[in-house]
Amino acid sequence: MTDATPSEADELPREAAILDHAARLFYERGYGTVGMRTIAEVVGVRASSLYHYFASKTDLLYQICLGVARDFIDELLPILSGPEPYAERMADFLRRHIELRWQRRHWISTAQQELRALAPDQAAEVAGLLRAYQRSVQAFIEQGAASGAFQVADPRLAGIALLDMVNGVNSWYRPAGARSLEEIATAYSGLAVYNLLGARRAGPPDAESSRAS
Amino acid sequence: MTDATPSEADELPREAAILDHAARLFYERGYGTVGMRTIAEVVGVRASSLYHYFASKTDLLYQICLGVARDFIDELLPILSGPEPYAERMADFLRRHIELRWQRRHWISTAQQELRALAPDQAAEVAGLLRAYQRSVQAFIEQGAASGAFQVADPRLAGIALLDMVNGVNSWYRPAGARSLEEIATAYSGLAVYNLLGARRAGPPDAESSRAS
DNA sequence: GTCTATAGAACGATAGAC
DNA sequence: GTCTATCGTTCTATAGAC
Repeated sequence: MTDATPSEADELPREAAILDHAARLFYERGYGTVGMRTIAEVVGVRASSLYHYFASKTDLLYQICLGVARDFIDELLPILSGPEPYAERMADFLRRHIELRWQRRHWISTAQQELRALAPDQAAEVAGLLRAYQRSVQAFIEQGAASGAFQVADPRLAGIALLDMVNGVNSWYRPAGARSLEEIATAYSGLAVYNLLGARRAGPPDAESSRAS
Repeated sequence: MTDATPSEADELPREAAILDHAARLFYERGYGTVGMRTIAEVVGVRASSLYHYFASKTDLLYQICLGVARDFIDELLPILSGPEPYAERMADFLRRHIELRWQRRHWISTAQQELRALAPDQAAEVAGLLRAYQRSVQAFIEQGAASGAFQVADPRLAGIALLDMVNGVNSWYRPAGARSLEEIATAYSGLAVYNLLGARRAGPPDAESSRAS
């Protein structure tokens, strides 16, 4: 820790600060509506200075999309490989997924909504990473269903339904609301694991005995 | 039926055709990235001609958002007031909701993603309509839970989870895929009603006896 | 590494002929 | 109702001084 922990984009190295400010603006106004002058103004430089760090506006977008896609893969997928029971791993994963999505909402929303502005090969690269993340979740659910931990007719469909459900949180959650994000994340992962995936509460995956209510 | 049924935007009255082409372009490229010249080119006129029908680019966006929000309210909410059991009404509603969302994907996506480009009062008007639609679904689930048709701990949360889940279909469904939209809509409404909302399969809402498996 | 200055194109919107 | 012509602005991106 050679520096004080930076909590604002302005305290980051300039290159990272530019990306963070750009992601925030793209999130708030849409990629097409935001000009390089606006990004530069928020960063505190002239527009031409941005081109010292990034080749073009689409390059900015590309770095944002690529970076956040890799972050989700690196930070969250390992949870699914832990030693805990399927239902517990899934619930942990979903809580972290929901919380990370909110923390990085400017980046992840940009990656999911503005890919169309990238060149085809760059868009395909990012889309591939996002798809790999989704498929890992689907594969985990398939394994859980095969092991009997999840009771679900169509694991692939349930997986995508589950992700769409939790991904919606960012569109309506507001910090000023009645519930904290942690409460929402816990309630949602419960809904997902016990209702949508049909996991049984408590007990090992192959237990047939206990049934509350 | 005084005219042949128009299936392309070009066969609609010009004003409607402009809106449909604009919605498609906004959907494909984002509001900020699409220029009035591009819209005009697709319609087959010069940019200045668009101003005979609409006052500005934001007016185009406003008409799109307002129109589709009203359509969903008028066409789908009546289903929830039918005489059928709660689970059946909900399943019907969700199937129709999923199918209408796909049919009108250019419009509804624009309404949900590009509201930020509208003037505050116009954005608030549209957001109010979309929120009213969502709240009607939540209220229906609350009634169903109170009547015992749905077994769900938090009806409000379940309602928003359910809508986020079905609203995700447009982001991954492709007509060339393995499953038809009708199959997906049926599978999804089953997941929503019987898993997420905990409705019991068949039998009247207050029956406590039958339990499959 | 940031600046001024600007090229060259595209933007939203308007005026006025037909 | 559609056109041509154009106004004034803004856009991405570059050149070159410091």
